[in-house]
Amino acid sequence: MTLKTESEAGARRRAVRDILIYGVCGGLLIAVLKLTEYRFLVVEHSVEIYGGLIAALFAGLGIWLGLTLTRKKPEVIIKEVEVPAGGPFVVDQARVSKLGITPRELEILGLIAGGLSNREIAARLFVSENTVKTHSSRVFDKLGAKRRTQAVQLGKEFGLIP
Amino acid sequence: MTLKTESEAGARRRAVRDILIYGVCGGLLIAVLKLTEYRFLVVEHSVEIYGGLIAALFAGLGIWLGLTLTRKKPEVIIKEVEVPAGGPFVVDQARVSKLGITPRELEILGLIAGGLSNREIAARLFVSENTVKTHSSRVFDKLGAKRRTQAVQLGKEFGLIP
DNA sequence: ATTGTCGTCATCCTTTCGGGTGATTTTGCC
DNA sequence: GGCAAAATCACCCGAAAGGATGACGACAAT
Repeated sequence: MTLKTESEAGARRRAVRDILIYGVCGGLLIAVLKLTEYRFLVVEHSVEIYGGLIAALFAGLGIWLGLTLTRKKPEVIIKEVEVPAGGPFVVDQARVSKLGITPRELEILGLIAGGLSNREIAARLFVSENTVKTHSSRVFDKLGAKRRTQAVQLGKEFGLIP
Repeated sequence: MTLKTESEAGARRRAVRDILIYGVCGGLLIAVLKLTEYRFLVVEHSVEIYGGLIAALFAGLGIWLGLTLTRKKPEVIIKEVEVPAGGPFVVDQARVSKLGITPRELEILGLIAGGLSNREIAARLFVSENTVKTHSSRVFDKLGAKRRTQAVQLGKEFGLIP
């Protein structure tokens, strides 16, 4: 929403600026024409040089015009990207209480799933490593897991961790 | 790599084509100048009309040029739309090759994520436990993981495993 | 024919994990 | 106050995991 509004305002501002530029260029054009005409009358340059100058000038102007005209409508390609943005994760409390898993144990299970070692978990929770080990041992027992990777797998299956 | 090469080749081809177009237009410009010069000499039109004609002509030419130049390379804006449905899992092959992960390593990473021990993986794949350890060590290196749980986490983030 | 990658296996060594057991403190509840 | 659940910490020990290194064969690319 904010981006959209900003974009529209920017486009309008750019349009106004372009109109001003066009006007100025028109004035410059007339002035250049007059100047070149006088020059032509005075110094008697050849017609080819005069025409070539005007041709080059207006070719450049036209190219610039065409560029600025088409630059304003870029082709928007909408690409659908699958994002695992499923609903926000909610813990299956029924399963938690059925397995008798305490909040602390669930928290540590989550950190294990996050790939942290026992030492890192201990540091993050400001407890000793032994405490983390007892919690993890308990939660492994309750989940029926023999390894922490298996505990992670079961925890995800049971809806205990995202 | 393939995409990049294709893009560069296309850009070069387009540049060559543009140069040709410019050359042809230059030739046409000279021809037109000659023609208009003769006309001017014969019919004795005023300089302003002559200049105006050339101006209009080349302004139109320039506009057309600018239009065709920009029409070929539209500014592609990729708009990513989130799709909640995370359909059947597909391996992110781009990431796999970018990380240099071999099929065997990916297979073992999947079994690790399944909660299997090295010994169980070895038994399932009919290889020695040392081989499994080698593969896992390599895949940990490539993922930048220090533990198997972290490897599982990173593998899921990278779209390597479901 | 040489090179490079992949998969395989091994050995040595260190770190981490997990099981078992026990203990203390905190917290909430009757 | 006393009880129970939860959280905390400690020690020991075996198992598992991980790091480092070397090696060998198959196979494709050059």
